[in-house]
Amino acid sequence: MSDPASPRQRRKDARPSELLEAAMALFVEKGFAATKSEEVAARAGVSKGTLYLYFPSKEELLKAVIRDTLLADIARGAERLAQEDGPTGQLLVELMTDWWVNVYNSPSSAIFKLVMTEVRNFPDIGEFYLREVIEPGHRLIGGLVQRGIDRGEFRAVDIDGVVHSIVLPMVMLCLHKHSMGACGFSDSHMGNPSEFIRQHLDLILNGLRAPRSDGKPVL
Amino acid sequence: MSDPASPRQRRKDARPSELLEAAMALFVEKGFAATKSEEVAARAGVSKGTLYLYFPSKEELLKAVIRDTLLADIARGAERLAQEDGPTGQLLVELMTDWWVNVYNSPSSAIFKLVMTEVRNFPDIGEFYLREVIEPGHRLIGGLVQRGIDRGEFRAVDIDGVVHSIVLPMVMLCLHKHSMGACGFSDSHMGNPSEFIRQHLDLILNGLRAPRSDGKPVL
Amino acid sequence: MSDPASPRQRRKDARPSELLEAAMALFVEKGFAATKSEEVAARAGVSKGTLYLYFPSKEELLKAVIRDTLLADIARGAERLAQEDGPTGQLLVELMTDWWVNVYNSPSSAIFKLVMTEVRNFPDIGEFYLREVIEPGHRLIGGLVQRGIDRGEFRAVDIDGVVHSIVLPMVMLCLHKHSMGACGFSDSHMGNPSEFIRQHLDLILNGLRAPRSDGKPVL
Amino acid sequence: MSDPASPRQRRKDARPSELLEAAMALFVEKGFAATKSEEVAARAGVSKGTLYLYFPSKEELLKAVIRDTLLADIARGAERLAQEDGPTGQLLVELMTDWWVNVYNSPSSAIFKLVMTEVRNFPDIGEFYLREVIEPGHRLIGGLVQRGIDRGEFRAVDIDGVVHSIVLPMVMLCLHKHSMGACGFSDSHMGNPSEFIRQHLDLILNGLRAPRSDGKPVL
DNA sequence: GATGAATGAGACTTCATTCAT
DNA sequence: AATGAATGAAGTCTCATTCAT
Repeated sequence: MSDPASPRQRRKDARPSELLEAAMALFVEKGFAATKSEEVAARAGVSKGTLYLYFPSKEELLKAVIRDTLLADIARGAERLAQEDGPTGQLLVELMTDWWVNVYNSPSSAIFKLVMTEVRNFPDIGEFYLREVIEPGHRLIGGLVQRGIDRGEFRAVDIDGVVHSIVLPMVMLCLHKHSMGACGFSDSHMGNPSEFIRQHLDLILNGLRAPRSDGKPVL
Repeated sequence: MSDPASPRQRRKDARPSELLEAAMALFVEKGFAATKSEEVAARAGVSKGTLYLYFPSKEELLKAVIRDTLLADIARGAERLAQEDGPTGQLLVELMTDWWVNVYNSPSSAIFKLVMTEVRNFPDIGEFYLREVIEPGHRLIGGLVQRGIDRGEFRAVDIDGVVHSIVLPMVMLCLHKHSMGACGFSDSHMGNPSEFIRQHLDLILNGLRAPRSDGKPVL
Repeated sequence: MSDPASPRQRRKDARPSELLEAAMALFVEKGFAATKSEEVAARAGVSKGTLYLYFPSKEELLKAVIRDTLLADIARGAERLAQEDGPTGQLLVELMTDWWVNVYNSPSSAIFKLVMTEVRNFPDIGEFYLREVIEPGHRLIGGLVQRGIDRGEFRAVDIDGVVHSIVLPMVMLCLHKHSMGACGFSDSHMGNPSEFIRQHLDLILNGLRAPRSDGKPVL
Repeated sequence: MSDPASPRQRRKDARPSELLEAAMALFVEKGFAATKSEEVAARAGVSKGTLYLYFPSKEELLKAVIRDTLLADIARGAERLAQEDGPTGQLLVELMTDWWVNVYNSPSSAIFKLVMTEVRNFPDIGEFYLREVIEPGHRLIGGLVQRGIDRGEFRAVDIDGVVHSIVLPMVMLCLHKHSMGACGFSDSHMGNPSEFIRQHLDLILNGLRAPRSDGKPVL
């Protein structure tokens, strides 16, 4: 009865993702509580009522935003695991710059901020995020660091700590992008994240490098 | 009745800071928009009306929270500048662990989250924060790194980038503390920040160390 | 395609009454204001839009429900007037139990409740109902009572009052059926209306019986 | 701190009952769903917001209306039980005319309609009403009928049936008052309820009267 | 004819702010 | 100074009605 390609149908199929996109932009910009559902609808080019045809409440819309946006990048991250061999440091640099610059430029970076902002009001979100994003990502990178140590490429260090040293600045860059950065407040380097990521990894890897036999202590 | 030391007077003098404290806790926890002014009053043990005796609006309360809370830690940070001599690496480690652990445990860490969360709705905040907190802090650390390079203790690196590599994880720890961390979601190391800070600085300093004469490149 | 007996045609002809039936059930159950037009459509097995093909608005639907449902029972009641002769009491009992038990079990009983519920919002309904239902019914029964008096079978009583004494409990039974009764709240006798009607008429007729010559007053 | 007789305090104490009264009038007139909370507030002379200071939701307001309004009349009915002796018929007439005319003229009569109208949407209401109003009332009257039978004043009849024959027309009068009656549609007797009640009881009592020894059957 | 996506007026409810006490 | 009752603008959500398909 409804030609699947009718303009009506096409609109309908696109609606949810149009609404999700609009909602994400606004939730990230203004916060969940400060965003009016009518604004979301307006940004998606529909009326108030239409929003509620697709999502039963503003809160469900928030959860859908988070779930849907992450799924893509979660999947992408996992693929990288199937990386071929080579010096671990190089692999790490490639993986991180490539993957992370993607994340930074993708909607996922906005989700980082959103999760940070809203966890305390919606703890489910945090639970989901930890399980689906943080832990897999941590394991992925931690595995590489471990490999470097096993192969004698890296010093024996605390894996979890190194993973944080590597990752937290990158996460922070994402948060910055959607907070201070989005207001045009940007201290120097914040403006060129991929350059910073390269430098940062260079510094970290230098720090990880296995000491020479005669190695003097750092401090 | 107006003896400045009468309990009543003391109460009255304490009001603003009690209200600020209550407001900060709630703004950080739930966000500005989701916090009701009555809640703030209740948490400070006064009535709704009293809040408006001290602050003309909820928005002014927010700004006061941010201004007032930061002033203390800004001052403290500045003092460290008057640090005496010694190997730069050691100085850096001492300065950062000491100062930062303090920040992490002080209300300032909460303000980081609050600023991040609310800049886009209240850009003045961001402007103030950048000028009073970020830039001075950045200069402080950047100065130390520069000194290390000048003295031949560190490699010649991009100063701003290193400052970010050093600082961003620490900032991120603060944000975590008041978002995921406050919900009990904590991956491994997040639980012991001062230990992480020590490890992190160790790694960075190792990476900064001036290469030996025969220095092979890291990658 | 327009064969009047084609299944499609039959469907179409039945639509209005299917919709009316669905509407009545829901209006009686939940009240007019609390019933959604989509529910009516769904219960009739059609879509929202179709409802508006047959009735221009929810309010017109209500009026149609009331008009249409009553016409049948109004007609039936009138037929009884053409009753043959016999003792008036017996006639009254037969007429009332037969007719009323029918009414009680027919959709008309639901309409009683609906009219009661909605008159004040839609006074036309009340006017129609009074003219077409209440007054004819009252005259029908009043005529019988009058006949009984004329023939010396009944005491000389106030006709209108007796009609009410006879009829109101029966009306009340109808209302009960669609309010408390429909919720499973039922005091004793409410459960068996035809038995009650018999007893009630017996009591009333006993009260109407012309007194003996030596008649002592009741009180 | 607040003088208990201050105008402010006095208003505050009166608010709930003013709101309840306004709500009852409107709920009875238009039905619960069709009454806007703002109308209730306006009729009570306050603003929308104030209503919600005293009742957490429109639904709770409805329940409060029913509970509160009935309590008075429930209590009054119970007192009558402590009636002194005398011929049962006379007692019944006095009790019913007195009590019922009061009920008819009190807000309770409105509640009858409200309960009837809303039970199916709010079953708790029906449960409460059955337990607190219908059953006690039924027992009260049933007890009197039983006494009449025991003393040989009345025929041996089905008690519950008689109670209904007595009471249902009176209840119906109440419903009428707030439905058709309130619209000015009134068939003859409906206009003078206390006169009708007298006549009705007279008829019923005549029907209840114990038959003479030579008693011929009614039919 | 039939559908159901879309609309937007309007309902319920909240909450920042005021002000009489 | 302190209170908390009152307000009403504003937000979330619903639903009668329309109209493109």
